[in-house]
Amino acid sequence: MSASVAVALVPDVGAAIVHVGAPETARWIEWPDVATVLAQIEADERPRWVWWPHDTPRALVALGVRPARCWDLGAVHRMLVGGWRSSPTAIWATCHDLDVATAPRRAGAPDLFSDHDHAADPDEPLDPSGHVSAEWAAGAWRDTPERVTRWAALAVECFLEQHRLIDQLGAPTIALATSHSESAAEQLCGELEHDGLPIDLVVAEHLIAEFIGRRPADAHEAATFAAERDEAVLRHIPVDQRLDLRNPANVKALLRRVGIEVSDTRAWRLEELRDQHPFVDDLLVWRKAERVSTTFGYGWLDANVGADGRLRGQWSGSDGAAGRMTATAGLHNMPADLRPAIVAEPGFVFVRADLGQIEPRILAAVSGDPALTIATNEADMYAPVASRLGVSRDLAKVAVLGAMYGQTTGKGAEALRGLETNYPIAMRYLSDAARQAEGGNDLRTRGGRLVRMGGGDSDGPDSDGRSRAAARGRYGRNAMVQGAAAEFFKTWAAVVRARLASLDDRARIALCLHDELVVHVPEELGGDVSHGLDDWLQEAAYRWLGSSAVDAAVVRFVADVSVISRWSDAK
DNA sequence: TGCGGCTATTG
DNA sequence: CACAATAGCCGCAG
Repeated sequence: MSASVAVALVPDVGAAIVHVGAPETARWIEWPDVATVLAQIEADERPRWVWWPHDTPRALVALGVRPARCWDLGAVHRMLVGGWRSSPTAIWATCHDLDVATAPRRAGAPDLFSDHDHAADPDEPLDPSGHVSAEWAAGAWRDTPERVTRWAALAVECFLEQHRLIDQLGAPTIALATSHSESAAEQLCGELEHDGLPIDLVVAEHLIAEFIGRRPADAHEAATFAAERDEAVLRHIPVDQRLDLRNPANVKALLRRVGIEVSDTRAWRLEELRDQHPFVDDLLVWRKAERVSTTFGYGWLDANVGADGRLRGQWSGSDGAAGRMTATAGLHNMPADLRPAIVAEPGFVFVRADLGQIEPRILAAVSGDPALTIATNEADMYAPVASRLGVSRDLAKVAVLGAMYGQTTGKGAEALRGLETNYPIAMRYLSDAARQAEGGNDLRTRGGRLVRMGGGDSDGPDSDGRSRAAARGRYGRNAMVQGAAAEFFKTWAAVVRARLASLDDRARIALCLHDELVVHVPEELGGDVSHGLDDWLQEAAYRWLGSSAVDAAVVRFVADVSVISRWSDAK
């Protein structure tokens, strides 16, 4: 086992490092030697770098250091106790069995009521209550080399305590592996923010222009163009007063005037009414343009594309209850129509890989259902499910997805009974999760992430209480699958990141999209990486499945891989 | 100004 | 139209 080294870094000032188990190695490195020294340690020792959350991955990337192994105390903390918090205060409290609610609050500006007799020693990181001092948590740890070094030593303490907590979970092996992959995901987030996604601005502006016309010269012209778009929709409607297309109630009123009565004005509902009046079609076209104008238009490019032609957003390694990665700036919800603008740099290609039917495969793995596991041997696992149920492939798919989402009505509900008789173990796994969640009981994913259900809520027998309990059930049921899928995806991403780093410094992950990886590599490496992505998927599966992989029946994971220049060219 | 509702986009 | 997310605009309460 390689060494672990805690690092606390203050950009432009210096960094402290402390080897785990060897406090005498504590060392302060003065700027600007930090980059060289850390790179040397990385090259010589390949340690597992341990840090307090958030800033460190970004600071390391800025220094040109991209560690192979790390331990992000915040990422592990969120896995262990759920939720979104990852402040040093919360991490420390959990590691020391303290209630975070009792942590000291930061004193406000000095005033008449300040208790100067009990002013905290600014060099002391811990409050008498045992919590991290409010001042240190707020950043006072950065103020002197001695304090930064102490801060790194406290990270070591939490690192060891988190191992103790993981040992107590009962499934220590996989939670330890999850800690490693979740930490790697945090580092990857820093790298994704730094590197960005290549985008061709000329193509992007052209695509946007197809929806809303040329770039307006100023705000006044932008308002004029918008008014013209509004006018084009309203022209055939006799209007007494000005009705706003952006106001759903007004749109409902407009529809009523042309003889269409709807409960809401969502596109999927209006789609069926396109033939009834030209206004409906105009409205739907307007909606598309409006969306591009407000969210994915010229302003979006200006705000998020750098001078180097890279689209950048902020990344989070585990957001929401299920712990998926999230990204801002439209990186996770860019309309398909704009994807032709995502183009590899000259001399580079994208290697894109997306996991096939990841959630039902994950369900087979986490539930241990033998029949469903056998189905995963097919490239299209819905086919064997369909023939076993005696229904169409599409209906089988709807039923399986419905089971994972907690759907109780519609076509899928009928086929659900077939699933219950043919895949009872998987279905029991889901219904157990739903029942626990309905009762407000916390869940833990296969990888060890706690999904908090809020506990205290005691919903009465009223219909509102029942529906909230049912919503919790669906939420928890799905979190067990979606969360495990997110953990598996991050394991894959971590393996890919590591293999790319040893292949070529220019080969980098450019985008993570829940079940899809987009890798940006020199074109001569396209073939190797293409094969690699599939091999590394099998490696990730082997790691993630853990001890169950020795069983005769093993869940199979599949990926669709393509080497392309444009993101939109795949499939 | 903050927040819930509605809408659209993605996996 | 079930699960998750980001993000915009509108109306309304404070």
